[in-house]
Amino acid sequence: MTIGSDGAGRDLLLLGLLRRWGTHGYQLVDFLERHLAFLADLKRPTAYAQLERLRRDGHVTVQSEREGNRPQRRVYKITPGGEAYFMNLLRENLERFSPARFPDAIGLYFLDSLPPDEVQALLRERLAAIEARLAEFRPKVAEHQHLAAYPVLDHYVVHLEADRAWLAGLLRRQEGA
Amino acid sequence: MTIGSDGAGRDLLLLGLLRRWGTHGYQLVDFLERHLAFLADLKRPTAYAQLERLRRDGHVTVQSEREGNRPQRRVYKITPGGEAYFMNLLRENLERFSPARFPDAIGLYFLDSLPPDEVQALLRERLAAIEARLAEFRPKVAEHQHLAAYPVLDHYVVHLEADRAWLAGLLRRQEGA
DNA sequence: TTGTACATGTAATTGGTTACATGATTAC
DNA sequence: GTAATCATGTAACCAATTACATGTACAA
Repeated sequence: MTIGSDGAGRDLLLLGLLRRWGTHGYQLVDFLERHLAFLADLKRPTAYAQLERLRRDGHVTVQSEREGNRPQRRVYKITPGGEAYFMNLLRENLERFSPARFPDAIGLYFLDSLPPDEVQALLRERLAAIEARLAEFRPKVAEHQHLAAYPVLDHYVVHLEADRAWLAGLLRRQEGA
Repeated sequence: MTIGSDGAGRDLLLLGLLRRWGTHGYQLVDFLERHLAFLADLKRPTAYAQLERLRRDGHVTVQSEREGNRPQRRVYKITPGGEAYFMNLLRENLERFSPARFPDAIGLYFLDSLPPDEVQALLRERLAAIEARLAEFRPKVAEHQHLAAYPVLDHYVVHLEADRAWLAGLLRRQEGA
């Protein structure tokens, strides 16, 4: 599922990263996968294509580099036009509210299709998965206390906690009934 | 962006609705737009194509109906195979946890690219939008207290509230600093 | 020498959206 | 008579994913 970002979201992300450090596609995608996978998943060919589109539109420039005998790199740098475009995207992004979609929520609409104890067993699995995710991300928030990634990580964890609390409440009510 | 649901999510939703009431595509999409827009947005041609795929795979059957002189309807009904498929999709959906993607969160990663007071002004807009959404949905939760839609609406509102609280906290901290 | 990391790219397929086309009915 | 609702469907376009292709460097 193409989640994480639409066209504008992708541009915002790619340009924002290029603004900090000019890099080549491979490194960019590598960084996204390592550190921002929870924010956006951008497959390699998609990123390459999008970088090319940004170049075509004048938002970035490319320069081929070669270090020793390693494969050549196409290093992208943001242009003044790209800066302006980025700033507009950022302003739009910050001021609007596009509610998140919860792909998992669809099942909640059909809870009455399964016997209650099966529902409970399944949702306890889900709860465990949320708790595992929390255990993974809570330490990261602490680590990134003073870095640019802090707000976005904190926001993510807050939603994980909201999900955890909501689901625990649902289970309590179901067991009580 | 294809949000709301991937292929499996779509099937789950369409089959679940057809399980309750056999209907035709137009009515189905109409219902989704009226009552479940926050859950999934499914464009008409997409829904028609997906219903055809479900038919091709034997999960539903179609029968053409005509009421008076109105345009013919292709009324879909779920098959036993479709029921089984639905149950599997539902079990998978309930037990897994696929974290939501927050398209708006990307901007949070670049807060330091704009002067703090502009960030605050923009985020106050966002906060107002969240509050408007809350005002719209909180009454709905109360209305649907005893209907199938209750959990999914409640879940949605809980996340809206988490978002509101988080953003208000961020603004307080920014103003304090 | 076998596999993994580095680095880019193309081609085939799939799937979604937009816009277009049709035509009857009902309400103003 | 003109606009909105009902009802389906097609065609053109775009975008994303998967799989494939290439080649060096380095580590086990």
